[in-house]
Amino acid sequence: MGKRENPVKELREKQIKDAALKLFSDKGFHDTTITRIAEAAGLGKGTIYWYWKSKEELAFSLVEDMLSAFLDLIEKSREGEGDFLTKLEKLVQDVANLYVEEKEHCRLLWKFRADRHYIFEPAYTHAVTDYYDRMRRALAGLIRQGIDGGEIMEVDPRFMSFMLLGIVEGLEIEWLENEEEFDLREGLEMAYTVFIKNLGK
Amino acid sequence: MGKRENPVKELREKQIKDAALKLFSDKGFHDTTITRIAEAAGLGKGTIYWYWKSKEELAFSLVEDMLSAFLDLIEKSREGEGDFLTKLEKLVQDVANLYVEEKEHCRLLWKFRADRHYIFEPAYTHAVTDYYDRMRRALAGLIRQGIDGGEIMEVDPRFMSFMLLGIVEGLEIEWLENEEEFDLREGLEMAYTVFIKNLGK
Amino acid sequence: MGKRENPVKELREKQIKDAALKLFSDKGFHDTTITRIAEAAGLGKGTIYWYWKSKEELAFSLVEDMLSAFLDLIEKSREGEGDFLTKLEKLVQDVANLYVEEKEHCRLLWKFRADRHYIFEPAYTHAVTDYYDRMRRALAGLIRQGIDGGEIMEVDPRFMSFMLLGIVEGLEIEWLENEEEFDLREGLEMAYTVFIKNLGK
Amino acid sequence: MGKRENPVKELREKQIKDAALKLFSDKGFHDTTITRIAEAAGLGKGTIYWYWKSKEELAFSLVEDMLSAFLDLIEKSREGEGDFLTKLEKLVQDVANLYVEEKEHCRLLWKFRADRHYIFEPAYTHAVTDYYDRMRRALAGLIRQGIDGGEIMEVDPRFMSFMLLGIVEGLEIEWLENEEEFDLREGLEMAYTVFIKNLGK
DNA sequence: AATGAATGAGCATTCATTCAT
DNA sequence: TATGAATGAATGCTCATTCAT
Repeated sequence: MGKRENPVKELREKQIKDAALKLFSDKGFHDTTITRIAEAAGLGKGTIYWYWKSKEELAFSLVEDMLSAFLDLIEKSREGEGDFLTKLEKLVQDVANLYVEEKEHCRLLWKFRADRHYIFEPAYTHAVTDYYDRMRRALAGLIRQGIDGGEIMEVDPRFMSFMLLGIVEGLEIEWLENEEEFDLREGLEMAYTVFIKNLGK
Repeated sequence: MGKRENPVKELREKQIKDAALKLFSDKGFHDTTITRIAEAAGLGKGTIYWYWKSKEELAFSLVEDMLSAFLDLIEKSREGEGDFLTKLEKLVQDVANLYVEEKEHCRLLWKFRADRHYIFEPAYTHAVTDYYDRMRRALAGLIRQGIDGGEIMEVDPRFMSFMLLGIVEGLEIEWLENEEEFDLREGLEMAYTVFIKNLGK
Repeated sequence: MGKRENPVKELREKQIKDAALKLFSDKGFHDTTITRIAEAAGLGKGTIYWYWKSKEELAFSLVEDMLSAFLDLIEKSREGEGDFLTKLEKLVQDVANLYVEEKEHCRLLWKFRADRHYIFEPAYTHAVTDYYDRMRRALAGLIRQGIDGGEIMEVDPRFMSFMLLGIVEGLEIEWLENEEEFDLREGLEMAYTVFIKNLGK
Repeated sequence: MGKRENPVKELREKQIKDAALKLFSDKGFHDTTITRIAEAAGLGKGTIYWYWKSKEELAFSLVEDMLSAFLDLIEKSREGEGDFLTKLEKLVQDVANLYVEEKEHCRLLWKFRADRHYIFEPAYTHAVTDYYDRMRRALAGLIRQGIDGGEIMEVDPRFMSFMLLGIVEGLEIEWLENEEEFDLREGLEMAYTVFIKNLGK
C-alpha cells in the first residue's frame, strides 16, 4: 500500500530492539546500559534517542510487543470458532508456542514484571496493568462462553481468570528458572487436563 | 562470662530490617537507598554497616528470612503426622497464613526473585536457588509419600513439585498484584481441591 | 577515511593532565579529589572518566610521562656518541635540566614514589618498578662501557647504578624540600665531580 | 627515681605504637585504619584516643621517635671526641646501624616524608622540617670542625650538609626499595670513602 | 539522521572520631 | 580506664540524557 515511508527507520528500530531485547532479558533493566545497547546494535548512543525518547520507552516498547501478542492470542481465541473446550485447548498450545518461540521476550517480561512499578512512570505502569486486565477480561469472557454453552460448571469467570493467568505465569516462571528440568508444554498440558476434568460437567 | 554482647544488637537489627523490608518491598532493590533505610530506621547511615557489611547482605538476610520460613513449612509438613492428604491440606493453609501474615516479605521476595541474578553475588544467588531446590525436593518427598501410601496416583514427584511450586507462586503473584480482587486463600484452596480430585485415586 | 577522531581529545587530555599534575604534585594522591581536578580543568567530573578509566589511571599516566622521560635520557645517553665521561657529564646536565623544567612532575613522582604500592594496583606498581629497573640497567650498561673503555676503574656496574640513582634521587629530594637553599644543578655537578675523580683511573 | 608513675600507661603506649609502626610502615598512613591498629594492639578503638588525641598525633609520635634518634646521632657525633674523620666514619656506621636495626621506623619515615605536608597539620609539618634543619645544622657544624681543624678543604658547610643528608637519604631509599640487591652499609661505606678522598686535603 | 563528548545528580561505602557506659 | 556502637562527612564512580556538529 504505497511505498515504505521509511525503510531505514524500520531497520534501525529493529537493530535497536534486537539488541535491547537480548540485553534486557539477560541482565534486567538496571544492569543494562544504553551504551551497551548502542554498541550491540552497532549504532551510536544518540541514535537510540532519535527513535525513543528514553530508556524507559524503549523498554516499554519491548514489554508491549509481548503483552500485545499474548493478549492477542487470548482475544483471538475468544472470538474464534468452535466450542469452549476446543478453544481453550488451542489457546494453551498457542501460549506454549508463543512462550517457547519468544523465550527472550518472555524472560524480559518476567524480569520487568516485578520491577515495573518503579522502572516505569505511572503512565506506563498503568498501561501494563491494563494489558493484564484485558487479558483477564478476555479470559473471563471465554469462560463465560463455556458456562453459557453448558460445557463447564458454574464458576466465577473473574476468579477463574485470575486462577488461569496465575497458573500460566507460575509455570512460566518455573520453566524460565529451570529450563533443563521443567518442560513448559508438559506443565501447561497437565494443568489444562486437570482443570478441565474438574470444570467439565 | 565472655565478652559483653552488644545489648542493643537485636533491637538495632530489627529497626533496620523493618525499615529495609518496608522500602525494599515497596520500591525494589535498586530504588531503595541505604540513606533512606537509615532515615526510616532513625539511625545513621554508618550504623547499617555496623550490622551488615553491604546493602546486598542486608537484602539477602530479608530474603533468607522468608525463604527459610517457607522451606521450613514444607519440610515440617513432610515430617509431620498423618496421611498425605491431611498434610497437604494443612500445608496449603499454612502457606496461605504465612503469605498473608508476611505480605511485605512476600512482596520483597517476589521483587527480588527475577532480579536475583544481578542483585546478588553468585554466592548469594546460589544460596537462593538452593532454597528453591530444597523446597522442590521436600515437596517431591511429600508427594512420594502420597504415592507410596496409595493415596494418589503414580505421578513423577519431581515434575509435580515444579507444578505445585509454580502454581503457588503464580497465585501469589496474582494476589500481590491484585489484592483487592483476588483472594489468595480462596485461590490456593481451589487449586488444592482441583488437584487432589485429579490426583486422588 | 575511517572513523572521525575526537578533535578535542588532545586538548582535553592536556587540560585534565595539567590540572591533575598541579593538584597531585601539591596535595598528593589521597588529598586530591576528582571533583577538584575537574573543577580546575573547567570540565565536568564525568569528562575525566571519558578519557581515563579511574583516578588511578590518570595518576599513572602522569607518573609514566616523567618516568619515561627520565629513562629516555639515560638510555639515549648510553647509546650516544663520545666517551664515557663526556656522556656521563651530559647526562647529569640533562637530568638537571629535566628536573628543573619539570619540577611539578618531579614533585608528583616523589610524592607517589613511597605510596605507589598502595596507590596503584599491582600491575601499575610493577610497571613503575620496571621503569626503575630499566634505568638501573641502562646506567649499569653505561658504566660497563666506561670500564671496558678503560676510562674508570673496575667497579660493580650494578652496585654503582644503585649508588648513582640513589644519589640523584637523594639530591632531588633535598632540592624539592629546600628549593630556596639548595641548588640541584650545583649538587649534581659536585656529585659528578667527586665521583669521577674517584672512579677515574 | 621514685616508682613508675603509671606502668599501665607505658605498656599501653608500647602496645599501640608497636602495632601502629608495623601497619604504618607496611601500608602507609592512608591505608592504615585506627580500627586495624586497635585490633593489632589487642585493644579497643577508644583506648587509642585515650593516649593520643588523633591518628595524626600517633603517627607523629612514631615519626618523631626516629627523627630524634637520627638527630641525636648527628648531634652526639659533633660533640664527641676525636678528630673529624674519625667522628664522621663513626657517624656513618652509627647511621647504618640505626637504619638496619630500625628498618620499620625507617620505612615509616620514608613513607610519611613526601606525604607529611598533607598528613600533618602545619604545626607537625613544621616540627618535622625543624628536625631536618637541626640535622643539617649539626652536620654543618661537624663539617666546620673538619675545615677548621685543617682536615678537609674549604667547602660551604651548609651546602655540604644538604649533600650528605641527600646522599644518605637517597641510598636509604634504594635500600628500602631493593633490600635484596642493594646493601645499605656497603653503599654508605663507599659514599664515605669517595667523599673523604675528595674532601681531604 | 546520526554521533559521541560532555554533564552532574545520585549512590554505596569508608573511617576518624565521639561519648555513654 | 577502657570500650565499641554510632555517626555522617566525604569520595570515586556510573550512566541516562543532551546537544553541537
